[in-house]
Amino acid sequence: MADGISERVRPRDRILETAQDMFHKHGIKGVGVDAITEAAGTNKMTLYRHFESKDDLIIECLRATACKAAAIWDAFEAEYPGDKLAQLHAWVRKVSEMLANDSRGCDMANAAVELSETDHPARRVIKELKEAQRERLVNLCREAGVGQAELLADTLSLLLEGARVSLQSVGAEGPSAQFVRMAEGLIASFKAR
Amino acid sequence: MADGISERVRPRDRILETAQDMFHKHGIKGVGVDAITEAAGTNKMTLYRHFESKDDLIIECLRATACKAAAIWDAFEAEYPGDKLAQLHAWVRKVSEMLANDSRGCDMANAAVELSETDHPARRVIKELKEAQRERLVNLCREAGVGQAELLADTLSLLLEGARVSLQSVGAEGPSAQFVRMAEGLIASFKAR
DNA sequence: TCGTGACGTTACAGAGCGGTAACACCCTAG
DNA sequence: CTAGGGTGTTACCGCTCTGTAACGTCACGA
Repeated sequence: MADGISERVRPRDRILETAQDMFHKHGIKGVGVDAITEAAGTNKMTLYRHFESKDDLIIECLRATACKAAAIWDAFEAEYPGDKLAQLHAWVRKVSEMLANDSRGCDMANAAVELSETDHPARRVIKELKEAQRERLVNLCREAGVGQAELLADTLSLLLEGARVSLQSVGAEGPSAQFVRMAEGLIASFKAR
Repeated sequence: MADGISERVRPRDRILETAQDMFHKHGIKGVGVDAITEAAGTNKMTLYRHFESKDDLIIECLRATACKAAAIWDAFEAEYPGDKLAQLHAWVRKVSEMLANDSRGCDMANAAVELSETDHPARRVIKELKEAQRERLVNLCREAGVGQAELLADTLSLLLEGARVSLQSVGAEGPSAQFVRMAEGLIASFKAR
């Protein structure tokens, strides 16, 4: 059978990729290391040679997904170089795509829900990465020339976060269906001041 | 020691109350039935005499929390009888209180994150209860005399949902801190049309 | 008084979990 | 050719989990 993922990729990378996917689909506590290694076409020993513990693997997965998200942001700048307002609209479109194609929400937010222990090592990472994303959105809003850029960015943040969690609890016909209308309306309204 | 909860309450109610609290604090997969029964001052056999399974207990807990939420809504009507706009503002205040006093978010949304299996029996219940709450907010907005009541209600829904999940991932200094400003601004803006 | 039903206690089954030890293998660099 | 490091395999440890069986115990109502 064509395994695809196991052809010429290092076990560590296969594990990381597979774990990201499975954590995303089934939740962190919903998948064990055995299942991950088996799906990655390797075994538990190899996992523990590359990662100190499951918690360590979780953290590396979160960093990897944040890295992918950053790449998407870079694509906005590449597509509309200098035009920050166009990038902001591209962000809205991208979000609505994500909402349409995936109903498991944000890995970091989900991890924060699942890892309820306040001193869990992953929580630091989640906070750091989320703060970085917030800052990026604030900058985009500011450079797009809207007044109260922080307030607009935070509002869009909450709408996004809410849409992704609402999608999981009530489905695609719920409030999240109106995300684009809400976001575009807000941007226009902030822009008008 | 003064146990409080075990004085004259039926074991079933003690279990239900304790389970709600522990599920909320530690997550559904983060707490076992043994821990629940012990905290409720009873034992596992008694739990399984009153609930078919852990899944059944989860569902009953969700129903119970939805019931408590409904009571809060009723309190708005009792406090401002007939004045729907005042009730809407009371709702905003209540939400901001919740955000300030509790950082574990919405039990139903959290459950939807944790119970990723699409055919999990709790998911039906979550969807039903969330849809009921949505309808209630839509009605409140409509009767408060705003145009596009559905859109306002859905926007407020997403802001609330987003604030509660953002609180868990980035903390109280994150975007959720601006919830009241956002909500009041939206209500005013919708009201002005 | 008796018995009935709710509750508590102990023990256990069966499975899954994270994590480790020991050893065999194979590819590649020197 | 050979040595060594990365990898695969098997077996295991100790723990926790949901769920059940068997047996006491106690209160209360007929």
